[in-house]
Amino acid sequence: MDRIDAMRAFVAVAKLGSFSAAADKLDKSPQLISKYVSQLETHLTTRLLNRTTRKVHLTEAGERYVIRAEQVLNDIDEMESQLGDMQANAKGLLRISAPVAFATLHLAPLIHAFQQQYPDVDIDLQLNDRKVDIVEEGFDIALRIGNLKNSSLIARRLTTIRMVLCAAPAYLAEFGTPDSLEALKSHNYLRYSYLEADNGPLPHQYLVGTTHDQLGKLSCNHGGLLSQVAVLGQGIVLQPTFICYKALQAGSLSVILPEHTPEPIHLYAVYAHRQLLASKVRAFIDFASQYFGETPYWDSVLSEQL
Amino acid sequence: MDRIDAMRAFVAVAKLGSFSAAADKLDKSPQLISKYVSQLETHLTTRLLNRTTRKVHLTEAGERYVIRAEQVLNDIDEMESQLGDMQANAKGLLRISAPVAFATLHLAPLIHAFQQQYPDVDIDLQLNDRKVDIVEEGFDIALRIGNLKNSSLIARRLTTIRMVLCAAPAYLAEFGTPDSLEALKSHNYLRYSYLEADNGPLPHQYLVGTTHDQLGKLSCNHGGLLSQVAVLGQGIVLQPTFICYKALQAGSLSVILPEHTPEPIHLYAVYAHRQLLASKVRAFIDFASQYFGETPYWDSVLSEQL
DNA sequence: CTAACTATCAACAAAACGTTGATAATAAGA
DNA sequence: TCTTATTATCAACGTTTTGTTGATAGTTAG
Repeated sequence: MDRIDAMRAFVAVAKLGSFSAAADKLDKSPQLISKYVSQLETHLTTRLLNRTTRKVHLTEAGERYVIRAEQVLNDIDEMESQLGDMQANAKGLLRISAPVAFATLHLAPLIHAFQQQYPDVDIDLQLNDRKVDIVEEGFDIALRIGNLKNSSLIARRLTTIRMVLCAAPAYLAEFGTPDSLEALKSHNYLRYSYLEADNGPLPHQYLVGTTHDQLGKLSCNHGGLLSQVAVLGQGIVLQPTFICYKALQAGSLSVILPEHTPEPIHLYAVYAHRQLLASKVRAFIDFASQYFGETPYWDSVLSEQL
Repeated sequence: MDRIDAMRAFVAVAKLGSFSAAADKLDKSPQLISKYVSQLETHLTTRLLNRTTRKVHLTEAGERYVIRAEQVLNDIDEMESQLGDMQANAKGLLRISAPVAFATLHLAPLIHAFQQQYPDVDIDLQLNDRKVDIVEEGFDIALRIGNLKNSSLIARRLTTIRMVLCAAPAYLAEFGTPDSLEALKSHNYLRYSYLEADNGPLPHQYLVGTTHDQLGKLSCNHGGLLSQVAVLGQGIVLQPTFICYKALQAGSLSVILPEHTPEPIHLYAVYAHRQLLASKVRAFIDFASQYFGETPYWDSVLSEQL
């Protein structure tokens, strides 16, 4: 027996004064209503209704019970409809984790556009380059770049991230433009320190540990700063285009060995489950997945170079 | 699915932070708890918990839901325990209907004794000689004398009611003591008007309509008054002993034709149902059924005369 | 006094329930 | 690092419960 249904049945009978009328109202057979009320009475070990075949009257116990029961049912209905609203109209707090570099460069417009379309969704955006545990730390969504280790999480691809090897024209003029992967070994590598030595894209493998006698060796965990140093002519940098696209467009950096450009990787929105997604989460993911497109704006001008 | 059980399961998981712990607490298998919560989520079409295999965290929706749900569950528990108390300890208002004559003569001590034993039971006693519809008019118990027409009601026998034919010794001295039913036809009958002509006990059938030249004819719907008139020597009266026992004991009335005393009838407590009886009702009926005994006090002195 | 309506019972097919065993993922300990 | 223990959940299955249908007794209205 579903006790809530039973209570609903009893309350209907009490208010309408008839099993049949209650059955009509609740779209059940009178027999079922009768059974429900009987079971409720058995459960409570208390008679709630005095019935003739023709009329129904509340017991003293029944009279007390209806009042409370109706209150409880109202509470439940209200509770559920409120939950339904929350589901239908995206609102509430959306907690997002994102990588620092990408977020500072390209996330602001997306967030702004999203919140204009969904003004009831508040956002708490945490920038982090470590791999957060979205369930443990209570995030609804984490944005991640790269190859995802397979887990129980669901990932939605948002756009393509292209890595390019590049250097300042002045640098290339002085030290020569490498024409093969092997040729890289005599060049100065401005290393992004989060890329490990033994994996990462192919050019990185060739460049790791190489240096040039005439130039200082630099590694840094901030791609933007490395790009700036590269523009100044200190070496070759391997960077996603979303970081160095302005320098490329301006000509202050040139792409090297475009034929060895690593396989593109992707930006993902990662979330914890596929079913029963809060609509604020679904809304954001849907919004984000069509915001950048397959070729994002920072790559559109460069496409012929890649 | 019992939604209340499901809510209970979810609240337990939310509070304990673990399905297994909740399962232990509720004495169910973890699988079942998992199923309950899933079903609840499906019903609400809302994710309530983010689960890792190791940890459980509340969704925003879940967080809102626990608070309300716990409130609702408390309400239900309180409501039911209150009803349980009412069931265990007899209390509340007991509505009783009783015949006027019997009640005025013999009910006061019973009521008083009952309410001393059950001080939490209030009583609304309605005296009526018409046949009340106990369900329709909201009575818990009706006291009735006589043969009950079979209905859906339950009757408990409380005591025996004896009818006697009697007259004042002075009357008998003047007009003769009848020695057969036939002999009654020349006597004056003080008729209780609720007894119909074509049924009722045998002596009544012989007496109906008979009268005596020298005496006025009287019918009345109040047995006590008829008895008083009989004591004054105006005729023969057919009365239950509970009305005329004092006159009989005092010798101011004498029993006539004791061999034709009608079959004893009974006093019943009538109520509407046998199962799930409110304890105030059960208590009263149990109390009343052993109060008078098979031979009530008004008959005990007369027993050798009957 | 019939006719219509009521609540409830009984029986049965269909659906749901709760159990058991298995699996994937994670955390803690060696 | 590898093993072990624990977690949530899935899948399958026998049992219980559910809701339906048809039948019955009591009651009211015309």
